[in-house]
Amino acid sequence: MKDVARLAGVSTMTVSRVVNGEAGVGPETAARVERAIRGLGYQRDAVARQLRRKGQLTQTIGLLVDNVADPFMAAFASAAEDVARQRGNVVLIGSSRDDLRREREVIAAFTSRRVDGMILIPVEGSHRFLLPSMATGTHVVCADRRAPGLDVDTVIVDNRDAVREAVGHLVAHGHRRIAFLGDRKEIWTLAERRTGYTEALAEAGIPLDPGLVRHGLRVASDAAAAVTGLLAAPDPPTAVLAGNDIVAVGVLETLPPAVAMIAFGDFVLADRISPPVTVVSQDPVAIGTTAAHLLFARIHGDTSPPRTVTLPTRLITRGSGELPARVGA
Amino acid sequence: MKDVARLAGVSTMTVSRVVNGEAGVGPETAARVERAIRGLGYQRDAVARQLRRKGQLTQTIGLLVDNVADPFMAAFASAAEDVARQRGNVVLIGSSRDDLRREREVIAAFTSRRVDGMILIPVEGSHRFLLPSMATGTHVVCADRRAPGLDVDTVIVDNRDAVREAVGHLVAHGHRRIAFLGDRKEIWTLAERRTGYTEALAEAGIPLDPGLVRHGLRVASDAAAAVTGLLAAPDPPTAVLAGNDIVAVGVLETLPPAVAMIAFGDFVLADRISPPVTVVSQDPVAIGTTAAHLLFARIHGDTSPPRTVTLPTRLITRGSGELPARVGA
DNA sequence: AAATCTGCTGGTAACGTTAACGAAATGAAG
DNA sequence: CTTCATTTCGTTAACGTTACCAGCAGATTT
Repeated sequence: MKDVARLAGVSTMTVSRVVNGEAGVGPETAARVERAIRGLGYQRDAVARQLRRKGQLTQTIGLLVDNVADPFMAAFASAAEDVARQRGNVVLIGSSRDDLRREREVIAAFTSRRVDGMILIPVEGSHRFLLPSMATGTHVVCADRRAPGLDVDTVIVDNRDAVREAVGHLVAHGHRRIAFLGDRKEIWTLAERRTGYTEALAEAGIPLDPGLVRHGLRVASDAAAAVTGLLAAPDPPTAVLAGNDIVAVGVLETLPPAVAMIAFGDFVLADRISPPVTVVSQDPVAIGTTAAHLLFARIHGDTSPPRTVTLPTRLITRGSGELPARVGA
Repeated sequence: MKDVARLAGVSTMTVSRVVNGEAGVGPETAARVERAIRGLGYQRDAVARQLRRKGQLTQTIGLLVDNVADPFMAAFASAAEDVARQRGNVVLIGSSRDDLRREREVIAAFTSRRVDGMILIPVEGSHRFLLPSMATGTHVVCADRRAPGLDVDTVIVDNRDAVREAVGHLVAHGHRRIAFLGDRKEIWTLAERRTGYTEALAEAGIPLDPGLVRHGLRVASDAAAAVTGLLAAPDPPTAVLAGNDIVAVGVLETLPPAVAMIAFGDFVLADRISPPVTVVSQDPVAIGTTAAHLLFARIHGDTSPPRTVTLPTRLITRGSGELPARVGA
């Protein structure tokens, strides 16, 4: 900045004013300064600026997801980043990989860099360690999953109800042997979906068979193996509910076309498989956008009580969920 | 900090030393300082610290992709983030959306926050604006695409050769009317692939028909419409090469099963479509990991000449690329 | 006894920016 | 020709931290 000032023949104060587009600089001077800036490739130092303007925002938010490579999270992150950018913010991103210790590390890295706030897809476990940061003004919004014991804005879908509807749909098509395949049951969404499954069975008067429920399927191949196991057992399921998109892909690897299936979460090419896959679709972009808007509202002074936004899901019938139960299989 | 110093009856210098765990402080003094720190709830200000310790690392890198929601970029970003985290760094992420102005904004936001370095998937256009930052020690690595005129480490695949092989594969199966569908031809990878396509045709002695080349397909529906157009024309193609994964999905929406197809970039469920899709597979995780390793090597003092790492691709034959050309279509 | 060393501590000056104030130049109004 | 407002610009002093050097005991060496 001093170099720029010298080159333009002005004081650093004038340079500062030009850089920040403040009024009160002669147009001819401003032009000279801007020329010097371009000539030297000068850039304002956000760190020093931040130091001087205490109490101002860092224009940086944190975004913690489980795994960016997951299509759902990628779309979610992309949407949140879009909103942040429109507001002139940048996004620090981190993956928890479903590991509380790792999540805590990432969050510590966020807060030590003085993020104005963060959007979390929280892993299972207590998030009380966030309270000190929140007390000092770091805002937190949860998305996709609820963080028990953390009283913050939360954007979710009604996983339980959506699964209840999906299972009901299968029951209406004559199924009574319906399997549930999911990721680790400690994950909030999966627990909710599992509960919806249980409730739907109860409503239909179908006894819950624990042998039809498989949890802890982390990657597609886990799900594929689980399907093989289920079908090899006596009295195999006539329908399968895939608890998330990753499980769905694994299921599709080995599931015979005659077995009905509904997947939680839409995915590309779901309509090109045969039979086309019926899904419970949720909108990751809407979740990300909503969460970001809530966060920025908080950052800009919203102090109303934390609220939960529940976004809609939709059962998209494409064929695989409408297959009849084979009688006497 | 001054409050802490006063309460403990020492200088701020001593407080600083205690906070940073430096040697050379009497144990009794240190204990008194720590008591004062806890009593006042003092926390070191990372901003001021960063300002003072010039030339130190911020342990933050920037990651600029075209669009996080793209599966290729998501996997790439996830891999790069993994490496960064192992090294105790956090990642600032930004999307360029194939817009040079936006890219420049994001990069400016990165550098103003003093990232130690950044990994770019550069958009088309001059990146000379990066030179000043690079002169002041911000390291840059390009991935997936080359940035013309920017002499930095670059991790790519041999797009041209891979496509030449793929087109040759189609020719070997009797095709002479092969269409090329791609995103904007200004994108480096697409231009390379297009060149490979042209070269392969020349090698096979097939004249290039400009009517079989469609560019600027940004979303899946663009590609679908292009396919419809191509097939409606007289003397339609008997094979299609999809320039990237997004185009591939669009092509699959409308392409009749009898028309051969090869897609650049593998995608989930490619083997569940009928016919299963033959692809040129590249490894986004390897690209991200390699780029991150190169970047950290630079950050930690590697001053060797910039190098280009070319990672392998693989033609995965699944069926759609081995369909015969219909004689006399 | 003087000199040297070692361990601990404090003073001062930055880092790059901007808030607050003040000065000079210009023009308008009395 | 004052007087005052306005516009444009510069000076000074911070923001909270740490690098650098100096000081000052007490221990150890010469």
